[in-house]
This record gives sequence, C-alpha cells and structure tokens, in this order.
Amino acid sequence: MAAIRDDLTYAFGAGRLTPQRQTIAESARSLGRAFTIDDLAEEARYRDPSIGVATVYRAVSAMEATGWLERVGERAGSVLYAQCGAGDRHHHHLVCTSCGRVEPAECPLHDVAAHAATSGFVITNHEVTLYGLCPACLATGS
Amino acid sequence: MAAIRDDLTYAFGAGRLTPQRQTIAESARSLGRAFTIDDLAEEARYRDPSIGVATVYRAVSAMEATGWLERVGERAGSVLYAQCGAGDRHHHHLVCTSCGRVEPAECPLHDVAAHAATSGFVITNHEVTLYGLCPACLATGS
DNA sequence: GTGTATGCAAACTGTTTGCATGGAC
DNA sequence: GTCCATGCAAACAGTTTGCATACAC
Repeated sequence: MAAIRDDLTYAFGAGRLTPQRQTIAESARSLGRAFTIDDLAEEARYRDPSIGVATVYRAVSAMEATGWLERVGERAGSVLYAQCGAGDRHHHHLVCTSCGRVEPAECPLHDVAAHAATSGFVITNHEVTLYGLCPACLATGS
Repeated sequence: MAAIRDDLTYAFGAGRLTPQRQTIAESARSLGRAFTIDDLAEEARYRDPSIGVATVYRAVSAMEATGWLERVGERAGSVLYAQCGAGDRHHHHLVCTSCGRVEPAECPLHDVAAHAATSGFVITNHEVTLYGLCPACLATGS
C-alpha cells in the first residue's frame, strides 16, 4: 500500500536507518516534487550541515534500490528523482513542468502487443513520462 | 520525408558541412544503432584520427538541433543517440536491448486527454521509449 | 574576406571510491 | 562485537570552454 510504503522505515529496506539517512529521506519527502541529488543534498545539509555529499549519493542509491525513490527524468545533466508513493505497482509519472510536482500515472500503453506485431520486436520493457501543468500551476497561470 | 532527411546535407541545417562533420555524420549513420558519443567518436576517429573529441560533441549538438539525430535513452551515465530517419513527424523509439538497433515507433498514447482529466494535469509533452528484442536477435536467441 | 568550425588542452561538473572512524543492530 | 554507514578528500568520467588557426561559404 502506498500509505505504508510512505513510511521512512521502508526507504532503506534491510539497510540501517541512521540519523543521516532519516534526515535525507525526510528531506526527499518534504521536497514534495522532482529533485536532483544536488537539490536533495542542499535540503539535507540545511537540516544537518555535517552530512557529506557522498552520504547523500549512497542514500539515494539505497532508496532507489528499494523503490522508495524513483527516477522521473533528468534536468541539465542530472537525474531527477521523486518520492511518489505509488509503491510496487506498475505506474509512470506526471511531472509538472512549472513546479516540479510529481504524480503517479496509470500506464497508458494498452496496445503494446500491436506494436510488437508490426515491428517484429518483442517488447520487454518501456518508459513513459508525461509532462504538463498541475492544477495549482494552471490556476495561477504560471 | 524520411528519404530526404536521411541525406547528410540535412544533418547540420544551415551549419557548414566540413569534412569532419561529414565523417561524423556518416559514422553515425553507419553505426545503424543507438550509440553514445564515445562510440561515435571511436568510429569517426577510426576513419579520421585527426578528429578531436570536442568536434564530435559540437557536431552532435548541431545534429541534435536539426533533429537529424535524436536522444533515445541512456547507458551508464551517457546519453544514447540514434539516427532513425523518421524526420519531423511525431514518433517514439523501439530499442533492441541486445544489439541496440533502433526503429521509429508510432505514438502509443491515444488517450492522453483521459489522463489529464483524471489527474487535473494538462499534458503538454511526453516521452515514450519501448525496449525489446528485434527480429534478428530473436532469431539468434541472443 | 568573413565568420564558423577545428584541435588541443585545460577547466568544470557530477559522481564514485578508498580509508580510517563511528555507531546501528 | 560485528559490520554497515559516515565524512573527507582524492580520483574519475563525461562534457564544455578558451584560444589561435584553418577553411567553408
């Protein structure tokens, strides 16, 4: 369930939940939008300046491995991550190009088999990312 | 048309077609699959060892700007490019995970509006990449 | 002739790694 | 007590930039 997987204890799976990792995970969740590792490090170091960059990188790798954090795109050569709370179920992402808000999206590929048939490819995997404006940004016209 | 846009003269648009750029563009086309800038530089420098890496980077930027070359994914931290010949028309890519062959694919998102409606997002852009095995790799069982 | 493209090397950015120390379990 | 996680700094990989020269147009 999304509610359960939102819990920080799930962020690192079997890994240790150190104060630094807790700070990093809370920072990721509080950002509430897509972020680069740099964004995350900045937020985490604001809360605890003693946290090193290497720790942030290692923590992100760990959180990505458990699926608590997901890659949702890239910006200026850096990977964008987000904690969307959709858990293990197959899904994609809606990313607001204005504020960076990320929402899980249902998989829109209902006829992948048809494509395989026409091309001769057997499709084993796919990536879909939808970009747009979220309701809040639409309302403010930004 | 794909046939016209396949021509090297279109690769750099209004830019100059120098011998180096011609070599680089021909290398890109002859690879016939997704490649990193490193792969391309290796192929181009095999043909003309005097070509510098910076020139390859600059040429790729130019070819990407005209749409002659497209980003089709990433591998080990580097962007994957391909010359798929689909021209200006809206399309996505089928990438063979075994040999790297790239084929243009029709856009499989026929009901994007429905997603916008349920989420409140207005979708302005999207990225889709399909991964799988091409007929040749299926036949050889690789 | 003008201005873009080139090659080289240095500079940069983002990321990873080695190692001694600290602390979660 | 064991072993994973940390912080620091050095190392690294990929990419970009400055500059003088060459050449496409």
